Amino acid sequence: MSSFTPEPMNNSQIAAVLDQVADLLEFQAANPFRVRAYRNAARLLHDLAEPVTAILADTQRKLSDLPGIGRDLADKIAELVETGELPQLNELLAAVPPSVLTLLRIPGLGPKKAAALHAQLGVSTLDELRAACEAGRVRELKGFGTKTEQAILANMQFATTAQSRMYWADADQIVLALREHFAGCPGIAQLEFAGSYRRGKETVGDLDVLAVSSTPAQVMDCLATFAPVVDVLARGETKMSVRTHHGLQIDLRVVEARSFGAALQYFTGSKDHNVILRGLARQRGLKINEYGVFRVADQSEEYVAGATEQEVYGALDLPAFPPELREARQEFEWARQNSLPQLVEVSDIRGDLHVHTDDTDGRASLEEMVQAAQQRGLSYLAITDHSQRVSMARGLNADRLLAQWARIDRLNEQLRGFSVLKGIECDILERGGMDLPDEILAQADWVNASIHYGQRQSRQQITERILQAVEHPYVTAIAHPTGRLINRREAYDVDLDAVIKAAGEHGKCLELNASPQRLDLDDVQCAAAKARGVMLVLSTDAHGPEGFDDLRYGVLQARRGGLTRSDIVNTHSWPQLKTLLQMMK
DNA sequence: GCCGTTTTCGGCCCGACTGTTTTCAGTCG
Repeated sequence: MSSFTPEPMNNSQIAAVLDQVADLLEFQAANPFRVRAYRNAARLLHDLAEPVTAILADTQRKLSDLPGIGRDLADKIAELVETGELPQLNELLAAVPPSVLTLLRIPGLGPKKAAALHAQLGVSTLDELRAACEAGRVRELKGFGTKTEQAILANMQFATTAQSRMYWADADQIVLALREHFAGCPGIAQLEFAGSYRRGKETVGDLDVLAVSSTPAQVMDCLATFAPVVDVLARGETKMSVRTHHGLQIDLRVVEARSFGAALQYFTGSKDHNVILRGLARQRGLKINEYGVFRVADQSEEYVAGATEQEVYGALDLPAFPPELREARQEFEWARQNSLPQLVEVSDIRGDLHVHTDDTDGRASLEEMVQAAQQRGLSYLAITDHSQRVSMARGLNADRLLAQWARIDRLNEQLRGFSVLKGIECDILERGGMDLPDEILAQADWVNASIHYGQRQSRQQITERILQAVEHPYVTAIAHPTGRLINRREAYDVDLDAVIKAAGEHGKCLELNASPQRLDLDDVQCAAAKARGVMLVLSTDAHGPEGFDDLRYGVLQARRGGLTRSDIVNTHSWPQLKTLLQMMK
């Protein structure tokens, strides 16, 4: 009775398989460059704007045209998509129990040590490893000792409590506090935060701090007294690592002024971006490390640059890439063609098109939200409260919505140089269709359509519901198009590529929701939408006045997606945007 | 496993810190 056909693998799933192969190969002490090839391919596919299946279906193109995918990997990926399986992975899994990979999650335990534990003590789970440590068997192994054994026991908790990465917004709070703390420390000439925090990633795994000082020990002493710090993990001449009570690791590096730019570049990463950069340097007889750019000759090395990032990149005739773009995606290609996008900035945003009030689940009144928007320099605001289906939020039925719109009309009469738009966040019902009648929606200035219920429906159902909304004449935008909540809830199973394509065809906007737990669409999805010419709308989904401050999180995500102001509709004034919407129809 | 205005073989980014070492391997970023 089953007419079930398996869903084609999406790029993320293919990437996950390749990453798993890399993990297992690494465990087997395979050639590290071979491991890297798998990891590079996984990252490439994960970041790819179009589905791999589309390339495979296109006779004009080959997977091996992609940089980093050769014949071998192209064949393997094709087989994986075709059959849903990769024989190589099955062989690896037969040789290595997958549970040993959990050993690698223990900080300080890498593939070599984990393999030794597995081979010599027969350890393949965390519980077995704990028992071996407690029995004193680990310290007996060559290359291990009592300190290693103790460290494994102490760090085991970090492998079991599935450490989730911190929201960027939360990391930002710690950064602010740490900046203030360091301001009271003598001997610091320059200070900057690097790493994924500086690149604006939606989550941050650890914090990298960089300081210029002639007295590194003093700076390290200072970090040790930062109130949240509970543990010093390592401390050397120039480098120190600590852990805070949040479970966040902070890495401090102290350098000389002439190395500050090089160190900032180096520790901002990404790792893959740096690998490419150094390869380019090498081609020119240069070497880049965290101390500077050096010309390599016979036995000597001559310092060429390093005080600023501009100098470092300039030594290779490259622009100082915005940190958000340093992900080894397209940035080097863009630089080569002199076509780096001029990334959108917070000040480009003129209005907010997804906002709630206390008529539903917001915490402030219509008037208070308008005032807050004005104070932040916006010139328009769409009030988009929930529709009736969202009963928990006291969603609006047609009567209450019309009453709210009447209040908006009266409010607008009093306002100068500011427009309040009549909007709604209208639910896409479980059975399909919109939660309010067409004759009501027809009167709105802005209609966000979104899914809150039936999130666990099949891919086909969810996709069909959203496509219907895209095609609906009065819908302006799809809000939080994937429904994911970072670290908390997976995206619903939606064929986003089909949604993007339809949005392009019907002139509808897709939202980039700036709430730090959502950031939905993500950076890669934004880039995919842009590639299809789909307009994005960057909205805060504010539920109170402070919610407007989330805008900068969305802007960071947009920048990571390579978006410029012309890719985002609410960089226009409301009259311009209204005209644009008419033209897109 | 990938890649090629030196190349189809021999490279593939680079350094700090720790622990277990008598000179370095492993891990991390």
